[in-house]
Formats: sequence, C-alpha cells, structure tokens
Amino acid sequence: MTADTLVRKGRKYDQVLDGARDVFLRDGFEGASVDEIARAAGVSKATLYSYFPDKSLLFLEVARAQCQHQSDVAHAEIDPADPPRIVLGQIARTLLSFMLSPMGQRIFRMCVAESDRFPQLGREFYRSGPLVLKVALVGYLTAAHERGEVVCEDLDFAAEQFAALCKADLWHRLLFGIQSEFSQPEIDRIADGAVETFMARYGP
Amino acid sequence: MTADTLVRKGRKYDQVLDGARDVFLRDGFEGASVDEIARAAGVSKATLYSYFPDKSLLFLEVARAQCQHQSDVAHAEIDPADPPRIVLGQIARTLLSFMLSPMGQRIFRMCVAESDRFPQLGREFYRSGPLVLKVALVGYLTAAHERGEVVCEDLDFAAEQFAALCKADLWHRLLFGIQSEFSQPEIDRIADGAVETFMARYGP
DNA sequence: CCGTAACTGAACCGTCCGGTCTATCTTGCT
DNA sequence: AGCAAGATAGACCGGACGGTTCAGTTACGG
Repeated sequence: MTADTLVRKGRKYDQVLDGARDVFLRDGFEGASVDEIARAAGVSKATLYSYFPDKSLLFLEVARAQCQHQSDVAHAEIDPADPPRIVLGQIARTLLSFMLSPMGQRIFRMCVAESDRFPQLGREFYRSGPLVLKVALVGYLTAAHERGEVVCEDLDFAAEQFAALCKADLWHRLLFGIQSEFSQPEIDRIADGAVETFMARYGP
Repeated sequence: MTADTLVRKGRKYDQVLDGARDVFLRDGFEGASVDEIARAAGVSKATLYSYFPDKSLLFLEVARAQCQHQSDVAHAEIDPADPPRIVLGQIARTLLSFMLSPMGQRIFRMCVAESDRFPQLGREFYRSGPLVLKVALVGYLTAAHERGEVVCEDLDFAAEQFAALCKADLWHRLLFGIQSEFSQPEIDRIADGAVETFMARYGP
C-alpha cells in the first residue's frame, strides 16, 4: 500500500484530474459533461464519482491544482541585484508569455466566466497568480528603491501599473478574438514599451 | 399603423429585448433559460419565438444592441484644445466609471465567457467600445502632438498604454471578486496615476 | 363593432445531463 | 490461490432545457 493510495482514494485519481482539466479548460464548467470528462480521463463515471462527490467539487479541485501550478511557475527568478531595466524586462516577458499562452488565456477566461458561480475561484486565482507576481515585483522594487534606482513613494501602486502596462494592446486583441498568434517582435514591443514608460515615471 | 409595427413584428419586441438583456447579463448565455427570459419580459414563450427563431439569435441581438448603446456612450466629449492633463483625466474617469459599473462589468464578463461560442461577439464589443475610445484618444493626441504638448512617435501605442494604465489594480480586484465597490478617492488615485505616468513618458 | 393579427398559457416533445446502481471484471496483497 | 477492494460498462432516473403546438384571449384598425 503506497502513500498515494492512502491520501487519494485510488490509482486513477490523477487520470481523472487530468481529463477533467482538459475538458473544463476547453468547455468551461457548464459546457463540460461528466460523461465526456470520464471518457477523456479513460475512466468510468462510477470511478469518477468514487473520487469526487459531485461535479462542482471536481471543478474546484481542478481549478485549485491549476492555480497551485500557476503559482509555482509565477515565481520568476529575479536577481535583486540586477538593474531595473533588466529585471522589469524579464518580468514583462514572463508575464506576457503566460498571459498569451493558450493555457493562460483559458484559465483567465474560465475564472472570469465562473467567478459568479464560484466566488472563491476568482480570489484563489488572484492570490496564486497576479498577487504572487506582484509581491515578487514589490520585493524587487523595494531593493532597487533603496539603491536609488527607482524613485517612488508607493511601490505597490507602481507594481500594479507595471503589470497593467504589460496588458496593453495584445492582450485585448487575444481576449476579444481579434488576433490569436503573436510574434516575438510584437511581444517585445509591449514589454519594452512597459519598461520604458515605467522608468520614465519611476526612474532616477 | 406605426412605423414600428412595420419594422418590428409586434408591440412587445422591446419588452422581449429588455427582459433578455437583463437575464443574459445576469446569467450568461447557457445560464439563462428561455422560460425565465419570457417571464422576465412579461411575455409568453410563443411570443418570444415569434420574434426570434432561436435563443442564439436573441442573444446576438441583445449583444448587438448593447454594443451599439455602449458605442454611443463611449463618445466622450473631448475638447481638442484642452491640455493633455485635463483631457486624459476626463477620459480616465469616463473609462473607469464604465469599467467599474455593474453594467460594464457584466458586459465584459459575458464577452470574455461567450466569445468562444460567438466569435463575432468579442470583435463587435471591441469595435464598439475600446476601439471607439482609442480612436478618440488618438485623435486628441494627434492634435496635442502637433502643439508639442505630447512627444511620441507611436500615438496608437501610447493610447493603448494609457487605457491599460486605467485598468491597474481596481479592475482586477473587481473582476476576481476581491472588491466590489469603489470610493471616489480610489478611482481618482488610478486615474491621476495613469495621467501622471503617461505624461512622465510622453510629456514635453 | 367586427375581424384579424398578435398574444397567452400550458401542455408537450426530444434531448441532454448529473448522478445512481448493478452485475461483472481486474488487481494486488497475503 | 483466494479474497477484498477497486474499476468497469452501461442502463437507468429525475429533471431541466430548447423549441413546438394549439385552443383560447386580447387589442387594434377600418
């Protein structure tokens, strides 16, 4: 008897979660049928229901796991000694590549759509994603501030503005279906523009 | 016989559209049941189906009307002779008050959620809202640029950045259910911050 | 005031979905 | 080998939904 079988209720737990993640991210909560999830997971409906008492809890567990995963990824490696232009550029590119990825897009879409039905979903997503990045950014800005590399009274607000600048243009085009693929030059343009504007305001 | 009865098929057309708008905005496309729309509209299901051949077309018509209405509202009154700080502040407040309003929030949520099912929805929303505002902003910036009040090579990009700056902080809190009501000082803080940062980069 | 067209309410149909159940098969431990 | 726990397929149930139909009522123009 392995530790896994103790914690989880059986061997196919991960299969169920993986299948559910695929279908939920593709079709949303209402759009996904339990039969299809079971099929995608290669598992019978009875097995699925032996792990999760109902569809909502399965959905929340998928969302939770996905937020956790996002949270792990979001810990961008920041060297607090590097100058702002370098670090901000890295962060902008990390953020943009996630936001514009199919996975990032689907997660966001799902959170926005379902956060009425599942209020804790939006909050958890925020805490595990945007907030993590913001905390890291504020941490770095504090260090840079002490070195006089940034001049600002409200680093928290500055961090929010920087994140917002990364969402200019491309992100809305993606969200509203104007454009779905982005070239590296397009991405660089947004990232560099964000850094440039941020430094114009908060640079020494 | 009035013109209305010629164009539309009957007296209750507006009732249907109003009821449908309320229910769709509250529950989304899937979440809204035709029975409930009929009830909210004070109309029988048969009447509803005499106007619209199916639920999708009713939804699209509601969305179209709403985008049209949004487009009318989005035409902020801009005096091209005013200095940037004044105009940008006005625009920021107009944009913020719409984004943070229950209606603006619901429309956005619906567009994001349903633009997979209805690809033209996202595009129409974009064209009738964000794009209208952006065109107005670029128009003003061009005038200000010629007077030397802003210094910039890519006014289009600058306009996108300004709109993005208005979405800092508050908007995400609203979207993810962290906060639902906003005081005027909170809004002013975002608007003034957006103007300040924009002018730091693009001011003379 | 009458006829016509719009409207009503409710019953109805077929479909799909979430969730349950059962009878059978597989797996892993001893 | 044998047994218990878990997994399987699929039938099944109740209910909701989109959409249709129809007999009866209302409202309005000539």
